[in-house]
Amino acid sequence: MEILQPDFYERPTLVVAHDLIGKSLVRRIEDIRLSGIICEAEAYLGNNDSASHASRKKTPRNSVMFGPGGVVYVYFVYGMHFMFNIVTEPDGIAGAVLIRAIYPQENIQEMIKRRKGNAKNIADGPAKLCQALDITKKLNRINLTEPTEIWVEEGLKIPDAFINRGPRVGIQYAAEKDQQALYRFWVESDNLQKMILEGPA
DNA sequence: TCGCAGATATTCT
DNA sequence: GAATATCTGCGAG
Repeated sequence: MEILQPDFYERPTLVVAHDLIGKSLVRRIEDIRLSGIICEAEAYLGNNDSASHASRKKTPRNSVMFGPGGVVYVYFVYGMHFMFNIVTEPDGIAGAVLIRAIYPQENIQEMIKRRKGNAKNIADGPAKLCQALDITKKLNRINLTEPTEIWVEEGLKIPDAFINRGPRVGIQYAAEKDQQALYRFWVESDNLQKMILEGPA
């Protein structure tokens, strides 16, 4: 499998968010491979995006969003949850894609173990995904383009018709002011399963 | 199905 | 020193 390189990430955030759908997120722990298909992602821009950490100003926490693409940005919220983001755009331009959900593929048992034995909905939320793959702040700022601890591989080819796009408002989370911001991409699990059965296109 | 508690890093005053 | 945050789990209805 081919690991996605910096030229994939150093493009407009919305394009990267769209293209990440169907890719395979791989986490290596010891010598075990945990992987899953990315089925939901959300773009966070630097400007005009009130929901983005980078919309206000550069701080020690969000500075990684201003760096080169293909880097991991992990942060901690609500006193108990980690969020996994991938930095996009070339060095100097802020942008990141929040990975919200994956569809587990390899070593699912290991993920369930890390989710305290909860075998249902293993990684269908941003914080659950981090738990299942043991993503913590120690992965913050590491390079996603080399096969060290975590990376992204070419996965399934998802037809555009199966990729949904919508506003972040009213779908699942808190009210959003930028109503035209269609920054959220996802694929229905039914369609995803169909793609998995058919194999790479 | 819905509403709220939970517990801390980071930022703001 | 105080408020807020890219959410999840659980308990009530």
